[in-house]
Amino acid sequence: MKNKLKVLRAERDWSQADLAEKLDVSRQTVNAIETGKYDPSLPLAFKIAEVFEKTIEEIFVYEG
Amino acid sequence: MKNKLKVLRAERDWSQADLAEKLDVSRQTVNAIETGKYDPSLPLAFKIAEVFEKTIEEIFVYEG
DNA sequence: CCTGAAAGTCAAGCAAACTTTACATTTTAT
DNA sequence: ATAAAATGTAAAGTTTGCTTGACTTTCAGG
Repeated sequence: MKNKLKVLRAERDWSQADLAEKLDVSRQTVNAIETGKYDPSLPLAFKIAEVFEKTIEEIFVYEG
Repeated sequence: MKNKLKVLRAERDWSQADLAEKLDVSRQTVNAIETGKYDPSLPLAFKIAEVFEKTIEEIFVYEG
């Protein structure tokens, strides 16, 4: 699974800590997702889509 | 999180076991998601969207 | 150069997702 | 009515997502 967090975050000039706060998760979680260590849960994916005002599909790319 | 699995499955006349096979998960997992016991992982949500030819947002409704 | 903010990473622990096995209940068809 | 198929549910175990705390590395500004 690829994602566009880093770009979307950069566009908004948010730090990982900023995003973490908006999502109500830890900074390490944002970092782990961004660096591809693991995928977010579905609820967290929805939250991420929400703060970036995008669909999940626009942010995350599933590689079957 | 609400979802439309039961309806989508009924429309296609698939059993939970049928769907589980298509998704490559256990029948109990399909049942648990359908009955709201827990949410699927993001990868599984993508697979579900794929087999139903819908977006994740069309199938799952996040309740903030 | 040097400082401070941001990003990366590791470990231990808890919670959520998913597995298998097994059994009970409900629905469907004959 | 009965049998088979589908659905629901439960326990115990594994894997994945997420936490806190701590430490290192990278990068931009004075």
